[in-house]
Amino acid sequence: MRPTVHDIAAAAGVSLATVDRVLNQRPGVRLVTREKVEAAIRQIGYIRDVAAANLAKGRVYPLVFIVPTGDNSFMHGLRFEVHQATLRAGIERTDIRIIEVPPFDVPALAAALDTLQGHDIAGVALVATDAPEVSAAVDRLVSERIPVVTLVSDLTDSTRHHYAGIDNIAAGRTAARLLGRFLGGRQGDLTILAGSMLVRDHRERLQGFSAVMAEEFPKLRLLPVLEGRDDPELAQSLVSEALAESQDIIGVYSLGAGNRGLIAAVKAVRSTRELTVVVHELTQHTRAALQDGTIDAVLNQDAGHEVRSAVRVMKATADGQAVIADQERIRLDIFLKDNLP
Amino acid sequence: MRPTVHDIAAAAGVSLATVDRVLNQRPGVRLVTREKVEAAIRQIGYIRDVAAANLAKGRVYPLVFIVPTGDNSFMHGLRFEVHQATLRAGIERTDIRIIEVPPFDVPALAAALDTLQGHDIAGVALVATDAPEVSAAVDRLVSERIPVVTLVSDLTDSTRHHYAGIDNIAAGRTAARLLGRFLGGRQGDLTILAGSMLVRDHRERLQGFSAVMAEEFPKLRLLPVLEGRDDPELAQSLVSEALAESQDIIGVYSLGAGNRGLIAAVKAVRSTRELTVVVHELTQHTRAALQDGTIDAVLNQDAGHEVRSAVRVMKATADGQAVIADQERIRLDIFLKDNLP
DNA sequence: AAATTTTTGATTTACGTACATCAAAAATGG
DNA sequence: CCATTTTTGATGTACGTAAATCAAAAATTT
Repeated sequence: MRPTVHDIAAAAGVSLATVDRVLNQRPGVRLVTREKVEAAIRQIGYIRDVAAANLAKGRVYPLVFIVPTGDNSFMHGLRFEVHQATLRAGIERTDIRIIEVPPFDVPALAAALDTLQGHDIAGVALVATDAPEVSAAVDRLVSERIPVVTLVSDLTDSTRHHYAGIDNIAAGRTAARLLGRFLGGRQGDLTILAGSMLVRDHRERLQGFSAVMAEEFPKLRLLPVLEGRDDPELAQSLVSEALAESQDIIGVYSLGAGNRGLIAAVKAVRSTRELTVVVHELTQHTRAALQDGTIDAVLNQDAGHEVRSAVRVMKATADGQAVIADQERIRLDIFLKDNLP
Repeated sequence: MRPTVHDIAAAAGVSLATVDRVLNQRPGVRLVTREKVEAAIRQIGYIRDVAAANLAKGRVYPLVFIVPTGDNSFMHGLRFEVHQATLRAGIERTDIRIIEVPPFDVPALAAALDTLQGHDIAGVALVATDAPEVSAAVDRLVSERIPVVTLVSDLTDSTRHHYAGIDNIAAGRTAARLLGRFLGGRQGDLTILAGSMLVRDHRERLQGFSAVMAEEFPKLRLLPVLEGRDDPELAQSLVSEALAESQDIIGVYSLGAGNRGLIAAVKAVRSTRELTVVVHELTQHTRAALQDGTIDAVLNQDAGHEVRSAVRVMKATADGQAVIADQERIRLDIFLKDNLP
């Protein structure tokens, strides 16, 4: 049987009340007594029974998720997963509120963060647009001892407690190697479709992609990045235009969302030219395109994992508890047509 | 506030004791009363507070992991992860026992399973060697209402409750496509190294690999499978021999363990010939080989995830509880040198 | 209708922790 | 050494559920 507070009391030769004062950092304990108790805790290897403690406290964790609006499939999926998390609220003792803000809108995001100040909140998760105003707003929350987790896209120079998302530089590098090797030594141009250079994840993917291309695939030339704002229609017109302009394009890398438009553009020219295509985010559209051969590989982050991880980290941080680091590492999924889930 | 047993009692117009009898399937409740209570439970949306219930029951979950001995890195890693799980035993209310059996030894595995009969066990996880004797022994445990989970390698025609491992057919297919596309239309032979055709995961990987090769890469010819018994030294001699015998070999697929030997064999001929190599299981050896270019891709299953998933599923099954299916799906990791964790 | 069995209610204790209250003891100041 | 402050102990209640006991009520059998 694992030791309880009673065992600590006995081992330290003090009363239960004193043990409680030490454990919950209540005042009124002499330093020598506190140290005696802490020594006993370490010595008998006491671990607080979090379930019992939460039961006694009647604790609930009021959490806030700030997610972008926008009708691309990825954000749709992310909002769905947050919604799923609300359905588990009862059993997880969470109370999740969802705030939607326009995508890439720095003032709106900063304002949304600032409304949370002073409230009784156990954690905030946000899809960050990487701007100093946002970092500053996050820092204000952190200084109020509110756990903050960035989701999907991280912040530069921020005091946020955790980032629940993939390593986007590695993702970009991986995309480059896949595209490069799949093209097998051919020479030609590549067109790159991003959402916005305002978000760190897109910038980092591009950075990783460019680095590997430059180092290892000198025969492939990168055309200027197209910014599709994760909007399917804009993406389609940009890509169609680029493909019409240059017949040397032999590969496409889409590092953002809005791939529905990209797929339409590629399909439109498919009968006349052969393109190797690597995109991000597995959605119903990219899945179908992977299966029918329009796309060659999909890099993915599992939004469900990210949301569940964010919840676990916020709860643990709120309690000053440790997490299984390895379990919270969000992995880059690579899907070929053969290993679709 | 979520409803409690008191609320059910009030809603159903019965006493707490009766609610308890219904909830815990104790005898002495008329059918009509039971139905009244069950209706109330559904109606007010009662969900049992598992933490409180476990506290009251003082429940611990005695779990058994049966893992193969053998000194290859993968099984080492797996045993390490099970050991890590034992360290979390306190907080997870588990009591994990580890039984080691010789690899690919059907009678030993069946015997180990049979010794568990009649004991008070909340769950058994085993790395299965796929044989009727093993399935039969598993079925005996299942018929005693003991939750059984296969780990890493599954059983054919078995009543086990769950399989905590990757889809190995998909893994084999993915390996084939990677190897095929990386070879970019070249013609030549491929050598395949397996551990043993006695385990289902190896058979399935081979099956998936062969299928895609036949369908989509007709220029690549598969040489007879080498069985290295997941033993590094045997693997090395088999692969060296094969490479010496045929100069047409341009690719290698290793679908089992013991890659230390394979890597040595490939390195030995590396100066004179170019090989594209895809292997399974990320270990310190395959990681280093991926980084130095000896290997082109590593397919991996995360042993830590598998073990943690197995524990969650056994506990949930023991309690007759549901799990988040998506969370328990073990994914195939694909590592290139760029996305190593 | 009485005797018997089955079903239901009322109540208590326990799990491990949190938190509050009040009294007692110890330390500190003058 | 007394008065004051600080520290410690003793005790009780609560969280939501499990599990047990005993009495009371209802249903069933004879």
